[in-house]
Amino acid sequence: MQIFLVGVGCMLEKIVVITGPTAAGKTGLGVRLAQQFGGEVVSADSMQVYRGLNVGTAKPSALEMDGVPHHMIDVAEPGEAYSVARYVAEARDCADDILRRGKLPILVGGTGLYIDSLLAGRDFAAKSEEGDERAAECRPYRDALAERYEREGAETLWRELQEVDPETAERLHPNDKKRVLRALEVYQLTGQTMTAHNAATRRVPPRYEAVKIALTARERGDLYRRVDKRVDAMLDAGLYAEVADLLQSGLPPACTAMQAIGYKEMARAVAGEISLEEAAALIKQESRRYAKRQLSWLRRDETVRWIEWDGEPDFAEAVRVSTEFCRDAGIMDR
RNA sequence: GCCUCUGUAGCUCAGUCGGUAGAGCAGCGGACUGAAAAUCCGCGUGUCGUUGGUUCGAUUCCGACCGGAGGCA
Repeated sequence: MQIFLVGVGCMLEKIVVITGPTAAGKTGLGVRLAQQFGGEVVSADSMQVYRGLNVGTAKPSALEMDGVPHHMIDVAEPGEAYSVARYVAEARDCADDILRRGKLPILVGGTGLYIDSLLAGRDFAAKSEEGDERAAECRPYRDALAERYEREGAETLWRELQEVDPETAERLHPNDKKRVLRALEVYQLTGQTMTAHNAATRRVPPRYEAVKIALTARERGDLYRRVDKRVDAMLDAGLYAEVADLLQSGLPPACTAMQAIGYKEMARAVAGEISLEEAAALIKQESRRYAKRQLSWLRRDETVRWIEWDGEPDFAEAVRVSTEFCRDAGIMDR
């Protein structure tokens, strides 16, 4: 077994990950690093996958991409329900293709779950092995569970979970609707508990050997100032019009894309519920909280290597340090 | 200049008939395995304007001063 693992470890392909909280400068560093290493960027951003969500997601422009190929951007319609499972399947294909062409995949983004899932080689619980219509399979169960949650209350569903999978129930708060329902759904769908499924996926060997680099500000205040500034820039760049257009084109207000920060708040301004100023303030606040959650996700990962800037991101320095990290891992520029 | 009101957490305010104080919002910390920019959990972070006095003990009572609001001149 040991020998098998070592063998696989040696064969693992190496990739680079650039992550960090919003507005930390990930896009800029990713592009520069790709240029230095002859790499291509694979986005790891749960909202940039949607076509039409541009200014509010800070989606890189052609100018910002600066000739570096980008993948996993604009791969879904805004009305679609995207998912981690789909991301892992598609991003894996992208990365493998880049590797096959002898280039370095650079995973750039702030969606921690997507990154971790892709690197881990994780599979997601489903009835069977194949098929990507799995999401559709989930729907009836999920909708029914959601209805019951509304009618019968959080406590009832949590107790139900406690009976089939006490370990997961213990881990989850009854109010954590999403996870309680998902755990029940997994059980209904597969007959396997979440606990069993998680244990099984933890045994799966990782898919890639990754150098994980997180970019952030040394002082929280510097990051927040950048967040605020960027939101103002988004407003100047026409965020209101973008959201208004999306809604006008018939995008359901309850879809995943409309849960994006900047979109859900601006939709209220479009509806006349709040003023533009109030929307701007809300977007800034939500973005700052999001950055905090991202940091909390990253901090628990002891393998990430941090690059902290003062005042404003210093890309020359960040590239220099990143390159060092890559060399440590045996990745050389080409 | 005089009179009245007022000063408590980052903000808005409550409170202590004298025993060093608590709500909302903001903030901070954490969780996270098919919606993750989602979902959820936890935590008061304080020279009670300053300075004297009375008191065993003052954020609370008294005086002065400083800041703010209003009124009379």
